Amino acid sequence: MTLNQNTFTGEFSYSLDSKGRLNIPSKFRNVVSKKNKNSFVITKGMDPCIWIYPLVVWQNIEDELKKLSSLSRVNRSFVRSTVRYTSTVKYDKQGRIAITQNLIDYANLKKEVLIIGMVNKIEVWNPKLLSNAEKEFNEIKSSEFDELANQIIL
Amino acid sequence: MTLNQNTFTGEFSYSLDSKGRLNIPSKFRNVVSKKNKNSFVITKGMDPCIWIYPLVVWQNIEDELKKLSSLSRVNRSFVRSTVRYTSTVKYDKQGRIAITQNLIDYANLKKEVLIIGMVNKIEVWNPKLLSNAEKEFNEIKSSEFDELANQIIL
DNA sequence: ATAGATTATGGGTAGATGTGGTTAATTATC
DNA sequence: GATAATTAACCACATCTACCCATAATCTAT
Repeated sequence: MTLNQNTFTGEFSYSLDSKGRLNIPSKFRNVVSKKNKNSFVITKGMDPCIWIYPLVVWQNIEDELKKLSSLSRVNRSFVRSTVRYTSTVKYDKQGRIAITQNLIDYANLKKEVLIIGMVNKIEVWNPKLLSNAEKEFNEIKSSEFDELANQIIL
Repeated sequence: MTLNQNTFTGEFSYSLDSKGRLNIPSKFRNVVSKKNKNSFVITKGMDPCIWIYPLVVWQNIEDELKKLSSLSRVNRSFVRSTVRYTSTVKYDKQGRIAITQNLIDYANLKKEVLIIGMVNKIEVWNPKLLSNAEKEFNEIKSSEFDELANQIIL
């Protein structure tokens, strides 16, 4: 389907196998444009999860990172902490990518895994960590949240 | 057929089959413009029900979501809480769409289902939940209605 | 009122998809 | 350079889903 290029939505329960391979839902593979050459970029999320970008989307982010001056210590630290965890991965015939060990550790992934479409990227969660995070967030849920809903949801 | 494109009104009693398929009332399919390519976007409503948008209407929401920076925790949580439940669905030859399991759970849908036109979108309810919600709502002071009346002249 | 078209609903099936395991290739180590 | 270890490519199979057909109920037009 050619609808919604490079846009990811929905939630999928998948499993990480003993070799650290993870299937990308076919719905996601199918909306990714050919330019990505069957590849994604996996990196560490701001939350305790993995972020997966189509290759071409990541390249835009990389361009932004390049603009950050290394004179600033904060910049250096930010770039380093991101890029350390970043790698380009190609999916195999079955549509699986190999998740690196440092990301598996960072997101504390076990066998059961939640894959969530986040519009321009994909998140991979340990289901328990996600429900914890959501619980915490609901307790401090700000008025900002409702404001966003009012502005965006039709 | 050129009347009121993408506008939904009325109420219909339909059934969700054992495969999670739901027929979209033909009246609704007929007012949807060709640009939607026989597709709807289903997502979670603000009430315990499902919201169904024509594809092109949803794309406006999506554009707004894309503008939100993931550096903000509130933004991330907001996007996630919506988009997790969102998917694009194409209706089959008989005019049915497949409802995802997480939405069936969220709206607590059983076989009997109420489909309600809500102007720019469609709502799908468990009839019991709707009458409960209406009961609660009636207890809310009518002053809010008066305020609305000042904004919208019927 | 009746025939024909449309619509709602149920079910079957071929092909696509997710998952585990095996073999070949590549890289690393001594 | 030989061998072990790791990674990538390949194969197999159970499950699921998109698509097709069938039928009954409802609507439309003459």
